[in-house]
Amino acid sequence: MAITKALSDPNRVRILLALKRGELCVCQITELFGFAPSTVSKHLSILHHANLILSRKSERWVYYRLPEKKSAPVAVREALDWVHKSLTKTDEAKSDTKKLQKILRTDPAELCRRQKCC
Amino acid sequence: MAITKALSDPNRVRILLALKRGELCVCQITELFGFAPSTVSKHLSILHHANLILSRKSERWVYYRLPEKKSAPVAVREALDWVHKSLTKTDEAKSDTKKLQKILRTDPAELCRRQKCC
DNA sequence: CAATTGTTTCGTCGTTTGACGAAATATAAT
DNA sequence: ATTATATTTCGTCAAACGACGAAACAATTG
Repeated sequence: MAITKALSDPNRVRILLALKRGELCVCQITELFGFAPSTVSKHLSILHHANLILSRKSERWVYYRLPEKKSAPVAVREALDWVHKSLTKTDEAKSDTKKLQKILRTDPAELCRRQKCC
Repeated sequence: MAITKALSDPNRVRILLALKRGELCVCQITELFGFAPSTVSKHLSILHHANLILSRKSERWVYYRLPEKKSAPVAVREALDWVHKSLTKTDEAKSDTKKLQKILRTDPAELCRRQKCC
């Protein structure tokens, strides 16, 4: 099952939790994780394949977001509800939330530049 | 996360669906799957570790069952609700249900004997 | 239209997973 | 007590997974 497979990796769950605050572009999620962009992209593609997230392209960036409540299939919607209800209280989720606040105050372009070097 | 890892294997989901009709012993699940008993035992242990199933030993057999609604932690209960609500309609789930009916009409001792030879 | 930028795809590599059979364990039957 | 039975644990092996960097791609910028 695509949904359960998608949820089986903790980093993908982190993405779903991070998106609760609103859409994020790939470089923002990359910054949150400290992984290579290609790695993050792969995770996003797996989530997308399971219909757990949607994407849109705007200017230079690709943004990913959670589906609107109504548009998603029941199985997807309820899986997401469960994730957000049950997996939000871990220490990692909390520290991600903090880090996200900083990231959201930074210009995406600046994040991407940082990810190039070193 | 133990729960999401546990749910990521389709055969473990099959076990959770099969248990909806009531507790089953290892040899009954083994018969349903056609896997080696050791394989089934491992799957059961993973589900058990995630608190998605409970076990009890009686006579020669070990029985596994879903937790009673009230006793299970919220995260577990809602994960199980989601599984039973969203993953029951696959073809495999239906064919399992049929096969289970036959298995339940057979004496467990007979099943175990069959699993020994060939 | 050439260069830059953000993201994705592809191939590689070490780790984890899921299958098995053999051996260990625990309980019941003889 | 010994044997038989049901399940679990352990070690092995092939396949799947998650990380990476290099190269490809798509879209803007110069």
